[in-house]
Amino acid sequence: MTTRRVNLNTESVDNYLKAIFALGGPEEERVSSTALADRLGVAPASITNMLQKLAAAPVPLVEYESRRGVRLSTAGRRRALEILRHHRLLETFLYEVLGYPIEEVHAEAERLEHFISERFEERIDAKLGRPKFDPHGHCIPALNGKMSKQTSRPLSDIEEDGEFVVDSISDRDSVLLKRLNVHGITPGVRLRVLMSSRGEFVLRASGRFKSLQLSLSDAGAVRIRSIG
Amino acid sequence: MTTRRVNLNTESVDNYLKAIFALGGPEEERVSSTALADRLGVAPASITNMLQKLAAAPVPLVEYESRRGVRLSTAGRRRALEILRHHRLLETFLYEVLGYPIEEVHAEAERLEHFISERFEERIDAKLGRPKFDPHGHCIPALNGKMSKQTSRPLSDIEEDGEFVVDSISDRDSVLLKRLNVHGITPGVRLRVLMSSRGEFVLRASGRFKSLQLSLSDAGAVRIRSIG
DNA sequence: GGACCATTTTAGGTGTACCTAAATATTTAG
DNA sequence: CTAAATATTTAGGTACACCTAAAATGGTCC
Repeated sequence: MTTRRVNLNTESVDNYLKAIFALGGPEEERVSSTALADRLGVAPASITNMLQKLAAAPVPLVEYESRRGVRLSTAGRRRALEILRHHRLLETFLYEVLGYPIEEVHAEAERLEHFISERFEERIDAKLGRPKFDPHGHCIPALNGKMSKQTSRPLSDIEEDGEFVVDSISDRDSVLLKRLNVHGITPGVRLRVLMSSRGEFVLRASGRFKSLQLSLSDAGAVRIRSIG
Repeated sequence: MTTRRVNLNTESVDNYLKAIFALGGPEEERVSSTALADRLGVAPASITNMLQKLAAAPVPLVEYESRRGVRLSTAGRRRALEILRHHRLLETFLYEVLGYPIEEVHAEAERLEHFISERFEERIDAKLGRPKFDPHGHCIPALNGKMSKQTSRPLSDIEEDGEFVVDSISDRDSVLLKRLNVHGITPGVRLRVLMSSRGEFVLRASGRFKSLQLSLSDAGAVRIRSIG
């Protein structure tokens, strides 16, 4: 029986790689099955299955030891960054060229990222003038897979009142995204932050009158950096 | 045992409906399994399977009697036209906005047509100024599914030398499409047609020096109308 | 009008990506 | 250090869209 080779160019594989990349964080730590199951909305058993497949490929996309979590191989990271590049270029394109509302770009990009060709990628990149950031403030990986490191930290890490610049905003919760947008909280904006009593954050964008209160978990969706 | 309901919102179903629509022609004649198998590059047995499923749905997408061929139901036709609209809007968009070479728009549109949202459709339609024709000269179905009738005929039907206007060109053969394009044979262009000896067609676009010889089957890909 | 041929359908299988339930390993808590 | 709780894997199934091989049907030709 020859080892039968499986097809790893599927939407599903894309999504697993993206999730592992996202959950691994900047240090690319090992990611647990449960965390993946949670993120992908899939039963833990399905995760095990897929990870075994990804690890057993002729060119493995992940390093996986049973019960020890998983992390991307070089090939897997390359693929993940390629998809992330598609995603962020698409978001930028939908926002800039097609005039999408900011809170809708993510869902559309999430579907299309798996199906656009290299040519499509190239054409929108050119049309947008080779952008470095998407409309949420996230860095767009370069063609060669290089991506600059984050110098920002989550708003939820702040412990004292202060003024900051909005670095980026997670695109995963469209309701929150819209709420932030309505209050002028968008990448690059100057932000006054007050810690309220019970671990809530009170924000006001520069030039705005209305403040906005955010829960700790919602504050995790906003990344900030120091002014300057 | 309750009748278990199946999911009919798949790329595959889209492709079957498109194929039935295309093969049925303007009269929407019944289409045979073999013709579909051929067009979709799928075994005849698979066709039977899918047609049974499409016909058995709570809202049937086709009318199907065993061994008598198939045709679209009202719901099926609506879906087919929706996808055709996506396809042609995408082609126009790729050509006009992203500057794709004409012979590449089809393949990309064919993949993306299944995944774009209503919003995407609306936005590109608006951006293009609500176009009525795609870059191959094909009519883009309106949102309500209306599509004007063809007044053109295939070049392959011509029996005597003459001058015509190019109406449209099939996008299915990208090599031919490119060849025609290079010779200036594009929708709206005035065309001189000479019948050569063995059922071949010799074409020259107005203002061009070089002629082009086309086989009968290739000539079937070009539709023409009378001058005026 | 019956035999042959092409078309179509039935029957039974494959690979992908899921699922649930049960078994097993690991971590944590007392 | 062991027992309970938690995390993970194995085992066995499902739906989808294909496949091949074999059976059934239908049209045509003498």
